[in-house]
This record gives sequence, C-alpha cells and structure tokens, in this order.
Amino acid sequence: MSSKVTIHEVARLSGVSIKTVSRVLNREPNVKNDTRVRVQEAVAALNYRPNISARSLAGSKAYLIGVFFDNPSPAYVTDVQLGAIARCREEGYHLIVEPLDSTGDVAAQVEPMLHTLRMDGVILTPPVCDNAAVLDVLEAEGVPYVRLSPDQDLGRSASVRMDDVRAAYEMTAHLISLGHTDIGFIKGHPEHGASHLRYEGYAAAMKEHGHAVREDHVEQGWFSFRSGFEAAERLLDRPDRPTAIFASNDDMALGVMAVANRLRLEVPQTLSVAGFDDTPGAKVVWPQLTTVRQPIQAMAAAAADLLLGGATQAEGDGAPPSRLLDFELVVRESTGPIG
Amino acid sequence: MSSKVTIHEVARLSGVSIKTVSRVLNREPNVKNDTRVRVQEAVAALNYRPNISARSLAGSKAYLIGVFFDNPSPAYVTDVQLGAIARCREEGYHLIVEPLDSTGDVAAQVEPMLHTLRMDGVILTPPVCDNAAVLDVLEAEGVPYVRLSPDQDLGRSASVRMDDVRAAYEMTAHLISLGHTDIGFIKGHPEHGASHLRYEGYAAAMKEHGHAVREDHVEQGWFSFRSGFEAAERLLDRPDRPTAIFASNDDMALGVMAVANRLRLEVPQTLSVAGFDDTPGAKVVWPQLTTVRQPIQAMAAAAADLLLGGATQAEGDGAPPSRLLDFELVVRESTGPIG
DNA sequence: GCTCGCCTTGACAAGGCTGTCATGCCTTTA
DNA sequence: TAAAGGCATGACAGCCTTGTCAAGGCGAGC
Repeated sequence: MSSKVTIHEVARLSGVSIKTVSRVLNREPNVKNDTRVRVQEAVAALNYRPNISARSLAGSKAYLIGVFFDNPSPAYVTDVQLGAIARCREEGYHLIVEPLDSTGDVAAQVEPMLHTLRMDGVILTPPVCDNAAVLDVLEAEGVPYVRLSPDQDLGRSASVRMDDVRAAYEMTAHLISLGHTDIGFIKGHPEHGASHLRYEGYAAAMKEHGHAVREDHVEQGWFSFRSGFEAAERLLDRPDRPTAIFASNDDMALGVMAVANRLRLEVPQTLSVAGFDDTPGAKVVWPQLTTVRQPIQAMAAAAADLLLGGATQAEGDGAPPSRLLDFELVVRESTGPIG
Repeated sequence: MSSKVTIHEVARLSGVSIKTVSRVLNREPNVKNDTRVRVQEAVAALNYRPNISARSLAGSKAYLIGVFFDNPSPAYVTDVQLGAIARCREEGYHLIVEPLDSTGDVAAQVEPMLHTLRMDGVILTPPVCDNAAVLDVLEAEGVPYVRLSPDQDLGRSASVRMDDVRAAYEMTAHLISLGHTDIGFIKGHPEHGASHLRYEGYAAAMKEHGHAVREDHVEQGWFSFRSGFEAAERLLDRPDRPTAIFASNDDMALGVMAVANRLRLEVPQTLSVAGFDDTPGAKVVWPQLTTVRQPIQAMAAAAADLLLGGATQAEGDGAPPSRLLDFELVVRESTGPIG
C-alpha cells in the first residue's frame, strides 16, 4: 500500500511550494538547479508519481494516446501497440485501445470515447483510418490524430506510410534477377489502397525489365487465404503457368503454397512464391516465405512521435506532416532460380 | 467542438442539483423515478458524457481496466482485448494495454503504471500471470486482478481457465473414434502449465480406450513451428510411424503438416494431424487443421466481469473465485479415418 | 544609489466530479 | 397527535494537479 503520496508531501520534504514541485515534474524552465535537484531527491525518496487524473483535470494533457482499430490482423494490431507504447512510455503516456465494430456505426462508437476520456491523440490503423465519418468526429472534437498507411485523402491529416510501390517493385526485381520472366501476380482487395500500389510496383518492374505483364497471369484476390488459393488454382493448373507468383500479401501467398503442394510443384525449384507483409504465418510454412517486411512497430512509433511532438497540424507549406518509412525485403526459401 | 458540457449544465437544464445528476449517472438509489427520467433526458439532449478524469479524481473508481501482457501470440492478445472490452464498454470502462518486456524486470515496470494510473483492475495473461513478483506488486498496491489460464499458485487469486485436460482427452478420443490407435503426441513447452495438462488428457484418453502410450511416439516440443517440425521428422521418418499426430498447439501442428508435405504423406488419408488453440494459422493451411478452440474472448470477458463485479476476493469458503469455461472441438479436414 | 527587468518562487483558484452530511418532507408507529 | 424513521435532495468540501498572477530577490544600467 505505498499509495497516496501526493505532491504536497514532496513539497514539504523538499521545502518548496507544490507549484515548484510541479515545475520540476514538468521540466518547466525557471527553476534554480539547486532547487530542482532537491525536489528530484524528494520525489525519489517518497517514490512519488503524479496522479494522472488530477493532472489531466487541471491541465490540458490527459497522458493518454488512443489506438483505434477495426479489424486488421492481430499481428498488425499488436505490433502497432508495441511500437506506440515504446515511444509513449518515454513521456509517461499510456495507451488506450479501442477496438471498433466495423459492422456498426463506427463514428457513433468513437464519439463517446473521445468525450469521456480526453485523449491527447489517436492513432488510426487501416481500415478505420479511411473512414471519413471517424475523421470528422475526431476533428470536431479537436483531437489530434495520425493515420497509419491511409489510402484516401492523403493530405487530410498527418500520416505514416511505407512505400508500397517501391517494395513491390523490388520484390518483382528480385524475382526477375533469379531468372523469372513469367511472373504471376495476385492482386489484393480492391478497396485497400495498398492493393493498387503494389500492383503498380509489380507492373513497373516488369515493364522496366522488358517483360510483358500478361493479363492472364494477373488474378484478382481479396487478401484472404482462400482467395489466394483459388487464384493460384487458376494460375497454376495449366500448361503455360508462370514460374513465379507474387501475391499481394502473405495470406494469399500461403494459399499459393497450398495449391503448389497439392499439385506437387516443388517450391522453389518449380515455382517461386513471394508474399507481402511478413506476417507470422510466413515463417510457419515450409519452405518459409520470401516477403516484404513492413516496419509496423517503427511506423506506430513514428505516429506516436508526431502526436507527442504536437506535430500533427499542417505546417507552413500547407501539407500536414507525413513520414515515409523504409521496408525490408525478406528473402527466405520460397523463391529461387528456375530449375 | 461539442466539448465541455459539464454536469452543471445538465443540472441546470433538468432543474436539479449536480449531486442528483451524479446519482442518476451512477445508478444510485433514492432518486424519484420522475427526476431520474428528467435528468436522463437532459443528458441526452446535451449529449453529456461525464469526464473520466474528474470522476476518478473525486471518486474511487478510475474506469480503467489494465491488460498486461508479455509475449504470447498476437492473436491471443487481440482476442483478450476484444473480449475484455466487450464487457467493459457496458459499464463505461476503458482498456489500457501495457505490454511488458519480459526480458527485463517486469515487476519494476508494473509498479509505476499502477502508481500513476490507479486502475480498477488488471487482467493478467500468461505468462505474466505466473510471475510472482508482479502479483506481489499488484497486491501491495491493492489493485484487484484476475489471471487468465494461470499455471501456478491457482488458489492465490481469481482466475479464469479452460479445461485443458478434458479438451486434450476429447481430441484424442476423436482420433481414436476415427480408428487410430497409434497416435503420436508432441508436448508443449515444459514451463507452460498447459503442456502438462494437455499431455495428461491425451494419456488418459489413450489408457481409457485401451491403447498404450508409446514413449517413442511422444516427443518434446516448445510450442514453436520449428520444434513441431523437428519432432514430426523424428516421428514420421521411420517405418512404424503413427497414423495420427496430436500436437499440443497449432504452430507445432503446422510443423507436422509441413513435414507430411515434404514426405509426401497425404493428410488426412495417410496421416491425421490435430492441433490445439485454433489460431488463425489453422485455417491458413491446406487441409485446414482440426484443433481445439479456446474461448479466449469469453474468458477475457469473464475476467472483466469478475473485476467489474468486484468479485476478485476470496469468498466465505476461502477460495478466490475461479471460472472454468467450455472449449470447443473444431473438426476440420486434417483428421480423418485411416485409409 | 536607484530604477528596470529578469529570474525564481509561492498563493490561490480552477478543473468536473463524488463523498459526506444536513435538510425538508412524507410516511409509519406509538 | 407526537415522535421516529425513511426517502429525496442539496450544499459544500475535497480529490490532486496545473495555470495565473503577484511578489520578492538580484544584477545591470544609468
């Protein structure tokens, strides 16, 4: 029960007023170094921690950052949390998670949260980050927010993204460098912005290396295992099948692997398979999947950083800040030279 | 900017004192029904939401439930959050997530959190739930907590669990009912309580159905894909291999599937494979994995329920409350009759 | 030596809500 | 009819911090 040490005790022990203690705590200027040290010692001696409720009631900060999420993969969500907390802890902020039910009226769910808890900022993950109604509520409530990998309205708010086009380009180039020329592609969910970008990168790489993008080697998928499985069946169960397949995400790539297994196509000797995202599943197949790692934790940390730095508003040039992070090509065993 | 509606406005509009509004908000007794309705209407009309900081500063509740987690799978963590929030929302509670760094001094990380934010309760997931130092801190700070699937010291606190023994028993019985008698088993991480329980259930089922547990058909694993893969290699690469393998979790079962693929053993015609946990990966293989679904969301909801109901303390009989939830056998395509 | 202005510090109010205690009224009991 | 008790409500203090503003101390410049 070491509880209930208040700022008053600290003030008493260090022989200053509570206001001065507050100053030291908040790293405000105009405190003599001598005094500062004395206060810090008292804080340490009493094991004092300021009470967040009182702080946020009195001041403007709530020391809470919200993470809103909808639906994406658990691995993604967890990584976002880990990345965000890493940055938040440094400044004494806490993370409050708000899973949203995307089948209902998301904006209506968001409004009460913002109202009761005055969060200092919110991190929005896809696909909530593209829900205009939610953005409206956030703006109406005056809560700063950063979007992770937004798809629409890029200029509307601060955001953190990865270069999907370039990543897809490099993955395709990797396959080409292994000697592949007939590279099948499985597109992602048409409503996700990343889908278009990834296809764009693939097409650009093919073209630049002088290979045609064969329409019958490009299939539509929906980011699900099953859709990858079905697309792969169409792609592979025929004589002029591609020698490599690049799926827009790992789940679909796993679907491709499953079909390859069924058709007794050796991976990677007969068929190379590449995915995108580096989900845990990518390592849980044999052979392990070559894929693109999105630096999710780093992206979330960057988002938290923007929020904590108060840098979410448009700057002089009119554009809200946007950070572009590097991806990483993860070459494992599912891709290899032909033969 | 619909912000800043306070209890005073509500009081004014409904013609009562702020205290009465407070009573209505908190469902306290001794409010005339007439008055209650009038206040509720004013609340609705003004779209009023009490400010959590003020509430927790003034009262004893913080309206925050913590979820501490360490390391387990993202799917697990996310499910816990979803389950807990479902119950918490009903009562206006929010979820605060605290990933812990298990490589460091976990208790030292927990203490400051508890100190600044006075959470009303904490949900502990494995393996933090078995960290005695953390439990000590929680108790010292007087914060109620519920452990999910704890392994040690079961009587120490309230907990929510699943019957691992019975689930493993039933899965084994399922395999036996398909005609299998030589059923291999891959144990889980020896430091996880569930490992022992699952093995126990397997062994009991074998014995009760008159089948011997062959020591050379039981392998040690560590809950990882790789350990499952390696265990499966030892189990399958020999003439007297089992006709079915029951792995203590899905990741290891996926390892078994990978080996089966490599050895060209048809699943389930030549080899049945069963897992445990029903992770997302179970559906992302072909054929899909037969497994046991742990009702994680329901367990987390039950934990939140105990916390919100204040029922975490030992009752008259001396034992803290413990809830045992039902699992579900999920039979998919990876198990079938010998043939 | 005096004024000005900066640095350092403190007193006090405010923030929105709940807990405590007091009040008035109505119903029950003797 | 008077006393007692229960219910419905309100006044006010207090929760712990930060923001505002004022005050005192001290060195610089005249």
